[in-house]
Amino acid sequence: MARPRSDDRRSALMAAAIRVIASQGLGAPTAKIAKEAGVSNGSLFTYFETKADLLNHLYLDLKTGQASAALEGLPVGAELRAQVFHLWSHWMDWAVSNPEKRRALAQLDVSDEITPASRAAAHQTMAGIAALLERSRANGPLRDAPMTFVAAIMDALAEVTMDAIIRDPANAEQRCTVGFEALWRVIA
Amino acid sequence: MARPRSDDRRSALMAAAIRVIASQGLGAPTAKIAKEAGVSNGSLFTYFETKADLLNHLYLDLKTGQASAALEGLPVGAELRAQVFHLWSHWMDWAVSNPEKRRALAQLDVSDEITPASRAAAHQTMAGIAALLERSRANGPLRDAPMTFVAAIMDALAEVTMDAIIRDPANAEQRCTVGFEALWRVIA
Amino acid sequence: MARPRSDDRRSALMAAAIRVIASQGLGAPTAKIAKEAGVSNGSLFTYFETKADLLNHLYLDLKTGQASAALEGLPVGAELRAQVFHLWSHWMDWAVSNPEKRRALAQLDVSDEITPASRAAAHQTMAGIAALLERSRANGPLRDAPMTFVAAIMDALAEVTMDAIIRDPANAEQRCTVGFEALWRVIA
Amino acid sequence: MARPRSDDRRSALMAAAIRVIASQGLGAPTAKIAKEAGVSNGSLFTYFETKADLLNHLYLDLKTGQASAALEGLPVGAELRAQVFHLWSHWMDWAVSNPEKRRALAQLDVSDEITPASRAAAHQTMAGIAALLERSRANGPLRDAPMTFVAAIMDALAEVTMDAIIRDPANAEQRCTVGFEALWRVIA
DNA sequence: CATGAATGAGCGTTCATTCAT
DNA sequence: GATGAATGAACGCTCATTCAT
Repeated sequence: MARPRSDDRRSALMAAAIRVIASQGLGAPTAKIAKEAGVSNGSLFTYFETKADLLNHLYLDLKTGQASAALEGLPVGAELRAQVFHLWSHWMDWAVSNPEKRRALAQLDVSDEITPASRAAAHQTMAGIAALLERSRANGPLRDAPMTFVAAIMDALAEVTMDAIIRDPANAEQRCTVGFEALWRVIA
Repeated sequence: MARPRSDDRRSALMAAAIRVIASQGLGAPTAKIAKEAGVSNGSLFTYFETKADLLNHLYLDLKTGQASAALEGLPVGAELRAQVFHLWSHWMDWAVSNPEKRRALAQLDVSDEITPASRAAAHQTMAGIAALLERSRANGPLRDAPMTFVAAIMDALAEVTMDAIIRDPANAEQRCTVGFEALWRVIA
Repeated sequence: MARPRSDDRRSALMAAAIRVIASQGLGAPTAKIAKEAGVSNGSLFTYFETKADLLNHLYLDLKTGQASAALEGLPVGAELRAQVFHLWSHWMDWAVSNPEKRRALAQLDVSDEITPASRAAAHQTMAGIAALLERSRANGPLRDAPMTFVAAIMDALAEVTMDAIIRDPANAEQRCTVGFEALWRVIA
Repeated sequence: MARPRSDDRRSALMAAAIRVIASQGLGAPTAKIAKEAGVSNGSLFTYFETKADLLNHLYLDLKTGQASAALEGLPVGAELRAQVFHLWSHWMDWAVSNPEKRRALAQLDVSDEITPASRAAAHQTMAGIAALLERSRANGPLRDAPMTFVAAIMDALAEVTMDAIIRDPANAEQRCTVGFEALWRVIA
């Protein structure tokens, strides 16, 4: 009894945070986020203990969303290369369809408000991707490099490709392919 | 030909900013930077109109320094691959020898205080590198991609390799090579 | 060089704090104190690190002022009883002339923002009074009680007498005497 | 004759308030008091209109409890001095046995949330004590002083004695006697 | 009536920038 | 210029009180 804590409100706050952070950066006032969510400033703190807490939840949420978008509909039976390409292109799609999420995530990624625990948790949600990557590089030139390094390379190439696609959406498909082929040349 | 005193102060401020930003992030108070530089807080504003102005100058300075470190002693007569490897390994050296500069630059790179003009100017200082890159990719798989894309890929791979080297300095040389070979596979 | 930190401003802040605290209690906003002092809210914090710091300084200042008012013009050569009476009546005068200081001090005395160090320092400034008291009780019924106890009794009787005087200022002199005699009966 | 549930809650809230105020001061959040009482924060306001209201009720309750503890088992037939001593020592016992109540009361006593009406009502509950005091001072040195003054003196000496006892419980009995004798010297 | 989420004014403190010295 | 005190808007967070459930 009593008005229950509403998942809607919580989501509204996170969605608002994405929008506000995308446009103003991490310095955005909590009050602005609350207002954007149509909620009083005090209310934000019934859903998130502190601003840092909100940021960490947001980070994890975005990372998770990104990973699951990438893996959605993965053709598990298919050839390895095809699977990775599926993942890659879904990743690109996510970026194109969610420019604000991507911008917010970029800021969060370099923030020192994000705790090691959050980073570790985010890492977990990428396990599926990592596994695919592991198999892909197993006989390639990076077979002896640490996985962290390999994963970072994929990430970096993906980001660069996304930027290229966003800069010139008309050639999205082509850029996506070119980026993927670069990746494949590096790891496989 | 001793520098006029004011140039000293300006440099002291920029050097202090690097240290302070590396350790506290871009949110670091101007007063702290001034103090670290041994200068009064008000004085900072006779050398830089605003905090953003300081940040932009710093950004450009660091980018320029990075580029010229990479190009220093370039064996102009040598084979292309050797030249690019020279550049690459000098770049890695710079990163290892200037961890604070690198950390500060990483923050500046994602800040929205940095104006497009600054980014464009920074781009200019990379012209030498870009030229080499242009020749390297001329007959490679990225021969039709926009140079921005190619340059961004190099940048991204370089950053990832630096991280790997810093994480495990004992294998610096090997990582440097592995990173370079990945680059070469992508572009050449 | 530069506008020097002004003792006037510092005093203005403390005086304002006395007035505001006397009327609103310790919960009074620092902004109100600053305004009352004719100073910007930020300025308060160039003179006092925190609100608690201001409170502690104020406490010590008031205690010291009270003690020195009590001891001013002490007839050192006179009989002990006369000396204590001098002290007592000057103490009463101080209370009557400085009702706001007294009210503020009463609040500060029970606040847990006041550090043990401040309390100890305040204690020091009372040394002169304590010495007189020590001699007064030397052969009296409290000769074996701890000084803390004796001092507390004097304090308590003084406060009660002040209240009585303030409640009925017309009979100030009489009350002062009655209170003093009560004290003397207790300790001497 | 079980109390209706609501009386229990009310008492629980007051008891919780004593504990919380004793340890955190009057600034303690109402939510904390409610939680300590095992009640929802909103419920507090069905039992007390405002926080100030709770504080005033608490004040009166504690004062009343204190007075009745002092008067409990008063040997009405005995000599006056014996009766006052009885009262005095029961008062000391109350303080020693109820340190939290005493601490809370000390805070309430100096708070300006307590209304004159509450103070007057508290005064009423002390009527029994006042009567005894009146008879005690009838022929003593304070015979012409206002009762308020006399009562305040007793109160002050009692508080000081309680502090002494609490500071050094081993000598409780002795301190109690010494304090009482001081009182008797003052009034009788 | 109990509950606890919602509200929003209010607080102490920080900090980029200005300006008196 | 150089200095550092002055300024005041802004921020994250708290909490008494209200109100939907």
